[in-house]
Amino acid sequence: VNRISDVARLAGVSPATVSRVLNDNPTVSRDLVRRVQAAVEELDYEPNRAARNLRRRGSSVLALLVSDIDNPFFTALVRGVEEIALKLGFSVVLCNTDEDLTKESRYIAVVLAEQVAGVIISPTSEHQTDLSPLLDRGVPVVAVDRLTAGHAVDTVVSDNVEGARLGIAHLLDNGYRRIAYIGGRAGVSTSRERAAGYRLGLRQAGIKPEPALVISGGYRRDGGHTAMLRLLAQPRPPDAVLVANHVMAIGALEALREAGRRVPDDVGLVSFDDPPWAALVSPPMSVIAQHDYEIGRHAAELLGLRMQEDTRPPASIVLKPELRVRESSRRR
Amino acid sequence: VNRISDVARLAGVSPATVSRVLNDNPTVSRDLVRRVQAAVEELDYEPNRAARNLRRRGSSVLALLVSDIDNPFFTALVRGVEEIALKLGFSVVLCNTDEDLTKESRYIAVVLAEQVAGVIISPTSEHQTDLSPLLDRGVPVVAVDRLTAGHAVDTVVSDNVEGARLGIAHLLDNGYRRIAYIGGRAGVSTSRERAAGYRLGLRQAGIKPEPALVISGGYRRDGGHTAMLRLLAQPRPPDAVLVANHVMAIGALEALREAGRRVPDDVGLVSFDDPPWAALVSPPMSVIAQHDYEIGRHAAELLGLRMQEDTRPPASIVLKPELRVRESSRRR
DNA sequence: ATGAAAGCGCTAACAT
DNA sequence: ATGTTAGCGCTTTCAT
Repeated sequence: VNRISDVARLAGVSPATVSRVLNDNPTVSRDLVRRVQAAVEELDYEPNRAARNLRRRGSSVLALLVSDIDNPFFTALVRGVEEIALKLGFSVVLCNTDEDLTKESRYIAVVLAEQVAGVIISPTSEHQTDLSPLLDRGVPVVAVDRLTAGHAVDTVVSDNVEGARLGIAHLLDNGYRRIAYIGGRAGVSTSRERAAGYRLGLRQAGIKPEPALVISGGYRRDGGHTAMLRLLAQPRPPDAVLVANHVMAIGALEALREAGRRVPDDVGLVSFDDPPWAALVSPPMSVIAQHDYEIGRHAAELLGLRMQEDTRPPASIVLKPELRVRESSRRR
Repeated sequence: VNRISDVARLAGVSPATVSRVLNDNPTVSRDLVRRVQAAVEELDYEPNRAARNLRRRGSSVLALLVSDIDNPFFTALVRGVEEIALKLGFSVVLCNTDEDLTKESRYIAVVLAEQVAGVIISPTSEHQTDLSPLLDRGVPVVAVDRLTAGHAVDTVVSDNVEGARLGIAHLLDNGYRRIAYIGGRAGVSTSRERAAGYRLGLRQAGIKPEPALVISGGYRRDGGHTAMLRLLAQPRPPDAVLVANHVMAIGALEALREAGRRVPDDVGLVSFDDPPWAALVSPPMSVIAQHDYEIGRHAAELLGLRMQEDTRPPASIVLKPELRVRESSRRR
């Protein structure tokens, strides 16, 4: 493997000059630039990042810590981040925290030690996720999809209250009256906010929310399945349900099918997220779609801005979700 | 930020001793080990990876280059890799090559420069993907899901020929006769092999494969959509179709719906992959499931073995896929 | 505009 | 068993 000194020797210059050329330092004469570039080409030279990172105390890699790699919402977000990051000259590495605080803190330590240039994270927990190792060392951080309490960081999220409210209003419009809510993991802001929007939507229609109709599915498929089953087993089961993400919606739909309840006639359903197959399930699923790709783009842009100017006040971008009505919520 | 010398001073030892403790070198006395550990704790010391990597010429990070982050097949594979890698003491970073040779070679350069300990990759192209930058520098590489020509690397793949043959035999059993194949990207081994299995299945039943019934969908959703539409527009349209991955199956199903063809009565369908929603679409989709999670586990294990002993002959693990019959392929 | 030299923080060879 | 020392490959003063 060639080193910078090999390039320097071949080009007949000092290592310092090679370094300058490599880093677009304008003080090098046109002639030497050419000679160095030729030598780099010739030797197929690639700078050693470890050495560069050690010297510069930083890399050109962004870390993206997502809480569920299986969720198309997050993978779309990844693409948004990538698009902008690559333009800004960064590579993106992905770490799957898997809704697990331990894994999350492990990855935070890893990316810190790897000296990534910045971190975009969907925190596993609103209150327990600890970003301070990052923030204390001045690593730029942007929170996406979910809020994190007690840390003043840039954030890009959906308006979850409004999203849920929209879903409830729509269900109400279609004649459903006993509407349940299958929530996500406790301690995650999206779950809390969507629950708030659920209650708001009901109250706006003069309906008193019933605690028995609110149940958690932990953002997991079998959680959604169990939750739906328990809902149906109640003395006065709901005639509709709002589901906090599409992974649980799969479980809920399975439960409904097993229980022999027909959607949308017996039970109406609206879920958050708009996965590719939403229109293909039977019946086509009505959803509250979030601007996943855009969230990723905004996050990368905010990160870029913060890297340039770390004193700017934390920005908070909130995107409006969008109701997409299909069949699962329409009574005939 | 603390350095190793800070820890050394606090513990009253030399930096070398701290380094030994940190790296579980057994030659340190029990007493000093304790003092060093206390100092590390006290200072919340975390070694600088760039410095360590520079010195050691290597890191403890594995890179996983996947060709489509949106595909649940790959995300399940990621989890398998993670499980084993974490046990072996490695962190896993993910890079999304997005079926794009340029992105792929860029990421190869990046992970090389970052001196990752090993690479697991689903190559974007059987013949064009160039692993030699990695192999030339002795970086252990394992190919997953897809083969790569001209490089002697460990591989973990499904038996795609057998998978496709299974699907065709099943379709034939159910009375379908004109069976089409929607293939993936040209130049990808899975696509080629599945096509071979398709032809094999037909020939075994004494049916001559018709080139007009084989069409590529590029492994993309709209590719599957267009391909299905073109198939249906033929003078003698197929009565069944084998789709090479589930992403295209979504598109194909959409096309079928738009064209007013009923599945499975008018057209039977079997797709590769078994995404979470396969049983929920209408009709529930028959699939050829691959052992995604297992493929990931095996890949990480092979990588671990190769890191220990780089002269071992390249292993090639082939997993049998599994036919899961649901409704989309059963004529009533 | 260019080069010489120092040093980032760690580990491994060598010395004791 | 522990410490001393050199050096990984790069960037960046500082001097010219």
